[in-house]
Amino acid sequence: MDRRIRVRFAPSPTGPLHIGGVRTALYNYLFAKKHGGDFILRIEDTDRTRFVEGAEEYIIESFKWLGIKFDEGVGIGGRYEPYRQSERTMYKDYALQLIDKGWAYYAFDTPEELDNLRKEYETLKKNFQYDCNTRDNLRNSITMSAEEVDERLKNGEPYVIRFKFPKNADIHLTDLIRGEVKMNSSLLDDKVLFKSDGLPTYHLANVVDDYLMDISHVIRGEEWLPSCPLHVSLYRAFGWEERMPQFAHLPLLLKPEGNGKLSKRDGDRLGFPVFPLLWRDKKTGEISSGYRESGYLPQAVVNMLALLGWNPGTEQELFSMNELIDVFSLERISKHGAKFDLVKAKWFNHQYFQQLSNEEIATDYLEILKQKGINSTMEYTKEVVSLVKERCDFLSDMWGNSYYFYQSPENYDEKVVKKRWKDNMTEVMSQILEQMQNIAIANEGNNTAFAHSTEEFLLNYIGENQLNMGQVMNCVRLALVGEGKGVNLADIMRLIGSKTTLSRIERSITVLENEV
RNA sequence: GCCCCGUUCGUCUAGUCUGGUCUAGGACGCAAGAUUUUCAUUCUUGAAAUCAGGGGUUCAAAUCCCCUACGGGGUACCA
Repeated sequence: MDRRIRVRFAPSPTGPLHIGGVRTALYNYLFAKKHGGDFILRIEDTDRTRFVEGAEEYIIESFKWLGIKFDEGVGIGGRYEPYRQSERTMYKDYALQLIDKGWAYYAFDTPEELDNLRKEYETLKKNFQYDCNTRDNLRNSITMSAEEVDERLKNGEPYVIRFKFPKNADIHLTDLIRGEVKMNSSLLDDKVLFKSDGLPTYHLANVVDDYLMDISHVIRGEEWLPSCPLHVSLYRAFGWEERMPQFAHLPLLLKPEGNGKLSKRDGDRLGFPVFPLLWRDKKTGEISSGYRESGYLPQAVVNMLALLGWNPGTEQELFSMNELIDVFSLERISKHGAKFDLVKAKWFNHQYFQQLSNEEIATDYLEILKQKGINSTMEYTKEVVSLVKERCDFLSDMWGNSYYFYQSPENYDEKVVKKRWKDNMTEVMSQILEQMQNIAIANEGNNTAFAHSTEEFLLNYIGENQLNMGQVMNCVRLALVGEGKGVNLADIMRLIGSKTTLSRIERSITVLENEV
């Protein structure tokens, strides 16, 4: 079949977009682009009670940030407009069509009645289901006369329209990821297709829209697999089997620890975002962190998500979006759920952070410095970035690895002091300081030469006086950084310059001479 | 409860369709060594899965079949 590939991502605007939803969208996008097809954004807002303001905008902004582009849909337009289900009014006609064909029926049972029934069954340790076994005893157009039904409809009595599953029929469907799946219709309940509020449920709206929008493949989360027989039955009931899309049900994203599907609350509890962007709940004021605000690069998020449940079959792990499009295939999606791994997510970000140019990082870092009240230059910060970026996973790691280029240490790491600043180190450091002052004068205005000469001097000095290299060097480091870490000493001296170098060493002697 | 889906190193996974080349490969993490005067990086090496358990089929099973266990999902006038 040479049907044009058309897939859709169809979220409900009930809150921020979950990272699992992002992955579903990504797989749809990759699949569409791989086959030169269309990717559509449809908003499924048929549940008015769960509608959350701002959610739709959030979803659109998320994909913009991630670099996932839609060809049609809400915010873009297209020849199947509108793409917001609340603006589509054709669903009732289709539900009625099903009633005419004998595939659906009116039901007048109130939610309270059904609730009570469920409770009743529960006390008997049974499960109530509105299905082929119970519908004959309930209040619907199967048990009522045509006149009574007409009367009730005329009186404006609330009703729903339910699908009428046949008794004991095996419903077969093919899932592109799971293969053949079979379910017996007697076990399935007569799902509501059209609600008493005049809006369709997911099942009806989804099938009607997928058909009308000529969707070729439905790629969605595994939570939809149990209702897929209904959807397949719907296509058949409408006589649309020829144009029925192929189904692919994706494995779920699981919590990193323990069990269950990854949920909204897990993220901030476990210290990682579950949402692409930061979200502020307007009602509760609660804030959920986002990947963007946490410093993740969109390419890293995309790459990580792509490999969480799919693999290329090669040992390559780093992929650009175009490379992903090139190698993506539904066949290589795994069948089982995947636990989200924060550590690996950081590793991915590290990889992409390293690919950023020094200038790109420096530009953003200068902003952070400004917020700390530090004014630096692009030239200087670019040098700093080149020295420390490989130690960073995120932009936010920059400060912790480079603060000493911008401010002198106030405190000295006690452990390092204890370990290194012993014996006659105060005296040694004083002698070193004196010599460094001479070197500074000799290399006035040339920090590179100063750093170079100082390093040379230190090595000679240590050799001549038969001192412990680690001890002396680390005391100098302690004076300059305040801790036992940091980049090459000569690079530090070169960047902070002779004046700052000398004053830091001088201060360390004053502060630490009484410590020993 | 019932229905559906799944189960390979701690985690993500390759291998399963088309049994033998799998003494099960890679990545993250972990450990050790090297490099670095320090920390980090980088490099090298290593530990780590009796392929959930049991039973078949077969000359041969991680790979095919059955059962059990465990995990996940569904079971709304939510999506």
